[in-house]
Amino acid sequence: MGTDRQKVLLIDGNSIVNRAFYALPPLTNSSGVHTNAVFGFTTMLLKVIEEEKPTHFLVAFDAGKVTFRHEGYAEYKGGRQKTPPELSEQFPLLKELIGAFSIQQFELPGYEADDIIGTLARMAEEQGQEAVIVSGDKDMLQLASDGVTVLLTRKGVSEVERYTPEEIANRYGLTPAQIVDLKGLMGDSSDNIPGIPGVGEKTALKLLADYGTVENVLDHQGEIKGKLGENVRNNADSARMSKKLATIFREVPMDWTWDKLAWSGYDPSQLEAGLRKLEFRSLIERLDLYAAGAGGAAEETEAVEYVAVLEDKDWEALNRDLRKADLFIVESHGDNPHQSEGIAIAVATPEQIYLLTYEQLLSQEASELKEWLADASKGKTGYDLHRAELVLARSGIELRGQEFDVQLAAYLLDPTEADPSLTGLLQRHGQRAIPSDEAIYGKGVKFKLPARDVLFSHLAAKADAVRRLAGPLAKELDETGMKTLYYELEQPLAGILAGMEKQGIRTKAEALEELGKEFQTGIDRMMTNIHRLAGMEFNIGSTRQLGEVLFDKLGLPSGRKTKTGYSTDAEVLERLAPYHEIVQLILNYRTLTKLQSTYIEGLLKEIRPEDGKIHTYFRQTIAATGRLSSQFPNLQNIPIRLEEGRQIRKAFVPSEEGWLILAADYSQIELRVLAHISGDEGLKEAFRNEMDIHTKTAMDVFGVTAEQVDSNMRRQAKAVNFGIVYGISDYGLSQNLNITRKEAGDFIEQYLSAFPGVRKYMDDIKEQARIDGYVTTLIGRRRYLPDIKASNFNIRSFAERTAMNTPIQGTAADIIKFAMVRMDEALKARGLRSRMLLQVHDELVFEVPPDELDTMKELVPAIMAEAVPLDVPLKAEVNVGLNWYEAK
DNA sequence: GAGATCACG
DNA sequence: ACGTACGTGATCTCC
Repeated sequence: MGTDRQKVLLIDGNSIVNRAFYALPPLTNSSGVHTNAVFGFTTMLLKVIEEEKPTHFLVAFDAGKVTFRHEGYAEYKGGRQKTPPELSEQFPLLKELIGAFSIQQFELPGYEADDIIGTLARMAEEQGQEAVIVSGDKDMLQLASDGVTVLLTRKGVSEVERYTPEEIANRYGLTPAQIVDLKGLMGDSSDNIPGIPGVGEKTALKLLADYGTVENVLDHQGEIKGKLGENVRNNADSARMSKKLATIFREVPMDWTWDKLAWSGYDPSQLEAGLRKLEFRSLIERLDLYAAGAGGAAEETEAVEYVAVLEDKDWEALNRDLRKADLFIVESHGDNPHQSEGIAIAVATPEQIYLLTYEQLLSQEASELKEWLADASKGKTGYDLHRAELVLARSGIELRGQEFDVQLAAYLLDPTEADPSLTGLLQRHGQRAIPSDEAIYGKGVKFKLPARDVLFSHLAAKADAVRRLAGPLAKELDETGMKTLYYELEQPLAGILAGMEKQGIRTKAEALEELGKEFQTGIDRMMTNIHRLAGMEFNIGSTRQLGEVLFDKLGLPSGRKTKTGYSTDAEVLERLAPYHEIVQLILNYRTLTKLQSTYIEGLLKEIRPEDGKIHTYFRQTIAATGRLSSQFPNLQNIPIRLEEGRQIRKAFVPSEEGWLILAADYSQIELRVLAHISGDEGLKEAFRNEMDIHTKTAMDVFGVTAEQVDSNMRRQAKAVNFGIVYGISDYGLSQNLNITRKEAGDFIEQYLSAFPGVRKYMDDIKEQARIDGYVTTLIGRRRYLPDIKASNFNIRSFAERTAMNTPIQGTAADIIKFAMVRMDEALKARGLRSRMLLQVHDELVFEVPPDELDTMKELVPAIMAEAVPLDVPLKAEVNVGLNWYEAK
């Protein structure tokens, strides 16, 4: 090691701590002091120490408010929000923590951390040593060189990006020295550096590509055409000053020598004491694990005995015990189960836990274990069996006999519970804790597989935890009347969803690309026009910049405000449209960029090259009402309302030649459910007579005959119906219909008088929620509403609306889930080749061979209509086409 | 990570 | 007097 180059790690303290503060959720210690920024800072330190293995170390801070930069420009860093007390109270803790790491810290009045770091990095270079800078501030890139690498935090502080001069050249086409020219031209709003108005990153990069430096741009200012040239000429001084402000001063007078920066690592016991004081228990746990064999980390968790399958005799024991096995855990890494990697597997009998690496599972020797997994007669308990099925399937391993899933059971017992992890479940059910996954693996990019024995013992603890939870959870399902819901609906559905996801839906990349080209033409044209009408270039996607252009520059009447500034959402813009032609362009631009980024680019990324299909992941344990959600990508929000977006659906096609897409959707399922659970005679009668429900509502609300209902009355009645389903309020309805609150209140009163059963339901359900603390759907799915008794009006009102809405939305979710289970049975029983592909809350999408078309057109709506018998008929409408667009 | 916005039912 | 419609997920910007 002696001849190795030494390496100094230089940390921009203020920048990192700020990022950490905003990136992490609030976190306080037992005395109420915030610690989130310190926590983030600590995890960052641990990560860079491990990855960079520095020999020298320093954390630099800004000192005080005024620096030499203010001498030339008093407004420097003006307009900044002052540091919130939740952050400033963390600085003493932070400095103490850095001390616990035995790391030196330094600040110097009149200079910023950047300048200190720049000076020390220069020193490292002069000594022929290496420097690594960690910051959240792009300005630091100017310091990069052969010997100086800059790590910029990306998301929060958990990820860093490594910038060498090559990387900067790749990304921006600039040398490190040109970073200050970039800032000089584009400015930096966060430091209140003006730059040249109308010049953003794109324009600045273009100018630098042509002229290289700010000075050279200014020397050739005469050549620059148009509005841009005018801006350059009028703001030459501003550009020069901005460049100067952005330039890091590398000659800070300080008496540090290279040797004085030396760091020989932290003292584990001193660090542990520091972390304990901050109450960062999870970090202590992690440190103990990293310190391989440091011992004494067990705390309250108890080691669980297990057999690591290593030798022949272990395989023999495992295979012999398989007939008694009833529980397993597949450990995998990654959020998307269609991509996540298997890590290891635990298999357990009531007496013994066996541990194998995922690699071992894939080996020939595990053939009996794979048979066990695929054996439907071997009932299995686990945690997130749906995910396990997908992970195993990618390795060609089948899973059958799913009997009990503690995650799914826990979701039914309390669907709003935020932490569905095993660790969280144990805590809520009064069971002995186990270390969290995060403590074992780290989080995000810090993910790291621990040594095998650490991994195995963690997995053994998880398997043991699942076993300890399974009994009590099953009992609770029984006690709360959710046994049928679990065993007849949710558990079977999990496998059906996995099947749909594995099947996937064929998606034509060319169709999306073609459409994307059209969208891009529109986007380019609109962007040019918007910039022209605004008289400057700006980022239309930035609500802040857009607000400034619209309200400050163009002087349009500003409407609603958000926490961060002017609101510019579609509702606000639509009101502004008559004042300036730019507004409509912005609305159209928004529509197209949304389609382009989310649906064209987003979906293209999700098409798997192996089969040309998109495989979504339906999440069964997320929505508080019992609905499914769809992720990676979300296929439940593919555009339909506007024709331009609807075109996207043409890309979704059958996966077999000559087959067709069949889509069936429930007609007015939520209002039919309302008719059933409220028992309102008028509403029930309307559905029994197959009336148009919005027309019927209009008749009763406006007191007219069917013939007298015009389209406007029907539109308003439709909004009333939506309002009823959402848990009506006069304010909400008035917003939606753009009428006064009084008028909206009158509509609601009319409605409730016309449908007295609904009024009674709305009153009763709120009362029920107050008495029981929860509401239920038709088949007993629960949602707890603790806020129903809140003294705060807003919070309480929200809970009341939820009480009114959840039984309706939730029962509709129950119904379509039952239909899916019945549908799956019917397809199998009849030996049909048709496949169920998607569920979109009230719609099921299939791909169907032509010879089954007639059968399916009958079967699907029949099963959907009969899924759950109500006091009113349920109706499903079927459409067929060559793609999802045509199946309308 | 949070907030704003917008896509769906 | 209070000031929101119910339920999701993806993308982008900003600190």
